Amino acid sequence: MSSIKDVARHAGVSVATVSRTINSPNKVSEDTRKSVEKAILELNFTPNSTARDLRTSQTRRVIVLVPNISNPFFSNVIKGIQNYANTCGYSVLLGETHNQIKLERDYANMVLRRQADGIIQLSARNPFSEIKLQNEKAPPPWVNACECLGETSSPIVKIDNYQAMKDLTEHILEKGHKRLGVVLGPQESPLTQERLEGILSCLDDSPEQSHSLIQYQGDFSSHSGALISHEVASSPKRPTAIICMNDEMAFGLIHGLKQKNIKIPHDISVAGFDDIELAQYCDPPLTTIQQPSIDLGRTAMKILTQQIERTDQHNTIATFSTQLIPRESIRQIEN
Amino acid sequence: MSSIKDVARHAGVSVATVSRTINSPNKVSEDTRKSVEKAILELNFTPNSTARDLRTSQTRRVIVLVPNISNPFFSNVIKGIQNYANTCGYSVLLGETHNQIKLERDYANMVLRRQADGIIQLSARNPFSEIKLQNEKAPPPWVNACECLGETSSPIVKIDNYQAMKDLTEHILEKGHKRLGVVLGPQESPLTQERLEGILSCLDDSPEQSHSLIQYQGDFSSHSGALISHEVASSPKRPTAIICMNDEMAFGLIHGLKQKNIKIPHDISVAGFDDIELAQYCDPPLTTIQQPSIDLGRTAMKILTQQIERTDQHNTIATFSTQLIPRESIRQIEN
DNA sequence: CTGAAAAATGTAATCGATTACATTACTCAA
DNA sequence: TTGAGTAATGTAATCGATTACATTTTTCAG
Repeated sequence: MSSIKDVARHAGVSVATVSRTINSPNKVSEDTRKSVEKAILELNFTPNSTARDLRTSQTRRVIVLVPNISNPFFSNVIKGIQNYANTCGYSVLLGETHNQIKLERDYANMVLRRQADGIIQLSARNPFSEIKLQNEKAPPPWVNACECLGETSSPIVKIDNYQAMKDLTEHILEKGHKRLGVVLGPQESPLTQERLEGILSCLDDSPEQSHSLIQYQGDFSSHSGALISHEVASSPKRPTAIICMNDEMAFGLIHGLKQKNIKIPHDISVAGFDDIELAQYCDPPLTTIQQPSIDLGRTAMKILTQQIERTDQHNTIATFSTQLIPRESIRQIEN
Repeated sequence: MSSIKDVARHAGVSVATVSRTINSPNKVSEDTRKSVEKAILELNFTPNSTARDLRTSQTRRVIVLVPNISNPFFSNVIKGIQNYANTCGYSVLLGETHNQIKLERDYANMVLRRQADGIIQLSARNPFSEIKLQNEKAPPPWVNACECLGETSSPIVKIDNYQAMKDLTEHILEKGHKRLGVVLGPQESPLTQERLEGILSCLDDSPEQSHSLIQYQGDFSSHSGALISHEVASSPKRPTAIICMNDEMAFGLIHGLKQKNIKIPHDISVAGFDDIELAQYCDPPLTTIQQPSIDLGRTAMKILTQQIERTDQHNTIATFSTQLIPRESIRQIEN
């Protein structure tokens, strides 16, 4: 491996000049720039990033706090993050938290100890909130994506959950459904709240007050969806359509209901949220909301780099819109 | 942030002694060790890893080459890798390659340029093969996991594909099926070959030569499974059971067949491979092979660190066994 | 042609650890 | 008590970049 010294010697200049041609070419004359570039090429030189990082006290490392890597929605978000990170020389440290606060805090401490430059948090919690920030002036760079806090102590990247659910609910009402059900995500999640409000807004608006909504408590796992099927089956007045707050729960729910000989969508229609790859191959194909998951990740990473490099100071809020994907799991109700 | 100098001053010793208490405590007397440890605690000191890396010319970064992050099987493997990496201070750089050789080569070059310490390759290709290793003595550390090359130029972590398919095929034959089909992975993949051989071995063994096997060419995507349903439906003599080389293709195939009014498993039984989370919620629940995906990842990372730290020089081959998960997608044939 | 200002380049300190080598302290047999 | 051998500690070079400051070169108005 050749170092900046080798290049300097080879080009007959000082190391400072080499460094400058790399980092601020405008501070160097045309001629020397060319000869240095030639030397770099000939020696196949790449700056040692560790040395640069030491000097500039960066790490070029960011941490992504994700509840569960295997969740297909999150893997797409991660894909977007990786994607952008790779283009600008950052490496990504995946921190799987299973929503455990202790783990989140441990990761947060890594950026305080300068083991990483910043954090992308995919849950609704400020990872630094419980840590006493000594006489540090600036709060560490982090962005909150996907599942976001209300307060804007950090930049936020999210979808319009309210509108998304409104679209979906309207679609279902248009199909003639009157008794709706919803399988919620975890109670404390703002996501759950926003999405629920989206549904409720449509019901309130309805001219006749004839619409009802039964709520079932899920936790975003397919298993919870399967469990809820019992509850649904034994409801005194079953809903004719159930909205699940993600696709996995819809899979579990559909499976559970079918086992009880309830026909989907004939007896009960079901919708999901996320549009994971397999949603189209569900039986029946799942009506759902498509999120721009890769874009969410890419944008989160982009904003984080801006935070880190102090390019942009103010707290952005990026809101993406979603798309309703109507498939066969919601049926038309006659009359 | 406090540095090793601060600790040295605070404990009244030299930086060398501090470094030694951290890295080789046995070279330091009981007393000084204690006082240094006290100082470390009081100053809340963590060694700056960038500085250490520069000095020791490590990066503590490894690259994972993965065809597709969103594939649930791979995300579990990655989970295992991350898991082990976190315990020993490595950060993981995900390189999504979509099987493009150029991308793989770019990543491989990163380790030659000392931007990373090693590679875990989840496809059957030596990432360094096309790169002229200058007068480098030792080949760079890498391990081949999941989908592995035959030759052992590197350590290998895999499952026993042959045996796994043998288990699955035997199960299907025991259920009375005689005409089998298989949806293959990409032709060039050793995985496809090994698994195919596992199936064939059972058919050869059968006392009567009455078993047949129709092969369909897939590519591991659920989409390809859906496409193949046309082919299957128009086969002159349809197989009564079809083995898909992963669960996604099984999802696509089942969906496609159902659309053609073919009943699963009544008309055609279908099996998958991997046992992804949603396999149990498929309709019908998917008979499949469970891979120890997280363990595969953890082990791959463990072996890689050994390669990097030269703890272990010889080329390990770790082979994991799998488990047949019988569900309802394979039915009993009354003969 | 002169010299002040601007541009280009060079020198050397620095980031924070590790570690070879030098020095000092300790142990214990004779 | 002595001194050889060992254990403990310290000094300072080093990894490979960046960059403040110093120095040299160039530019150009007068």
